[in-house]
Amino acid sequence: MVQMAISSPAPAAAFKARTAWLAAQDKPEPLQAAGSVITIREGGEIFAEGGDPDHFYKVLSGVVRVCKFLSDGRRQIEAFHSTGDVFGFELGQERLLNAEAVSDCVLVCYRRRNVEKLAEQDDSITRQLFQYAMQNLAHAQGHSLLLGRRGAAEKVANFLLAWSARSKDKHSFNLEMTRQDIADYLGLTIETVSRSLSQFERDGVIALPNIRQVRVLDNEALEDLAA
Amino acid sequence: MVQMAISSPAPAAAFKARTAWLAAQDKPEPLQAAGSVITIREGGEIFAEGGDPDHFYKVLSGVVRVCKFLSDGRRQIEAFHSTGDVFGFELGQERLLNAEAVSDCVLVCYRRRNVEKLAEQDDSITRQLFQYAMQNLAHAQGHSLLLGRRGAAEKVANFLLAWSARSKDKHSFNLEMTRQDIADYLGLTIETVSRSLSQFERDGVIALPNIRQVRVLDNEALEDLAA
DNA sequence: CGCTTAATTGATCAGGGTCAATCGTGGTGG
DNA sequence: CCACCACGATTGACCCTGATCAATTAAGCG
Repeated sequence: MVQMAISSPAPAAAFKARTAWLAAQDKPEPLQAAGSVITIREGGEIFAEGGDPDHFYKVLSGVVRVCKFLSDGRRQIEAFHSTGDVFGFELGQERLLNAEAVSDCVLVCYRRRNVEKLAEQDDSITRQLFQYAMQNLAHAQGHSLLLGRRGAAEKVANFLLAWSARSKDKHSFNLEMTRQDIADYLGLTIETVSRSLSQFERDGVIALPNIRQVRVLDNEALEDLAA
Repeated sequence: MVQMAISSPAPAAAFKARTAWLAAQDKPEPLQAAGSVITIREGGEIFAEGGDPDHFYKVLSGVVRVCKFLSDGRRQIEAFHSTGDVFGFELGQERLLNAEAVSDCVLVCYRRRNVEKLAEQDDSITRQLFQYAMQNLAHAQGHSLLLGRRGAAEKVANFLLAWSARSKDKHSFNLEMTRQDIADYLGLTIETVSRSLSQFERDGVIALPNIRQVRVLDNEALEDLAA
């Protein structure tokens, strides 16, 4: 496996993350041979609209946002990806979406052509890829559902629950992203997100010890809010 | 049944193979053998939330809506599928979505287990399935983008353009679905959809000869409205 | 310790939802 | 054949949620 540092050199961290990841696998994952580990600084670009979708990625650590910039400057975030997620599949000749690091990230970067080659010899890789694509599909469908006719509080509560579900500690976790990121993901403004969170706090549903930290005080109430 | 030849993994062949495959979409395919043709009446159920996702479907004719019913009775439509679309893939043990016939439909119904078995002997089937899943993914992502912070007119214009693009005649076509269906797809109310359409008509962008028919008079204006 | 950027909070406004009345169309039966 | 009915669509009046504009506060960071 080749190691390369794109955005900034963080060899020690990358190595640590890489070995942790390898250790976590029961059996060696055939896919790993086709990938190289890269690190991206917070705010760094992973791929851009219009680019060639010749790579896809797996998150080892950190958080990635996949988004699109509309003609009038608005930004819509399609998904946040965190540890274990695979993203960056695209069908056409050109990418339609951008991907950026929300926080410092360690990723495995797979060259599509290499993986396709491997997949010809190993059915399990094909199955894996299919699985990953389906996870992306399920998420995108869930996101559509969330963005449909739902109130602001409902959206924010949903977001908190979804984010808590993928955190180690489901009752106290860090939002890696800014309020603006959350707003762009939920189709709201930063002010509305802020107001919803403040309201939840006033109602004793959550606590906000600091700007990024969330403590869920009343999970049931939060689930009611998420409708 | 014609077997598509996916050429060898020679360095430059990957792209060629992909486009060749895309071009072959309309030809008879090995998959067809694993499916049975069924017809569903307008309004009929194809599958339901909570069911076993042991089949998936290809539309031969008619229009299908895939949707979810929320706790409070609201309905969110995730997608409309028409001729050529494949839908009904789901990852988990239980379906999360419903599918119903918008109009009388003829579908090919595939048993998942059978297809998986076939796929073991024929790589091209695996590729096809992957493509179909990716098409669903691309659509779901586009839908999320559409539902984000966009005005009502923008949404309706987008919908008309998307629907015209999959119609024979791009300037005069039938909306198979009701205004309510459109509203539930766009996250709007029936009244707002109606008002937007009326406005477009008043502005000379479209004509509405009858309740389901749409004629696009000024495609450019419509594209501007879609932003 | 300023400087910059993110977040909160408040006041006002508007887009779209809600409620309600009317229209249009297609189907049914007298 | 036409009167009636049922259902979907349109249109209007009003209201509410969340966007916008603006001021303040908090938090990093050199």
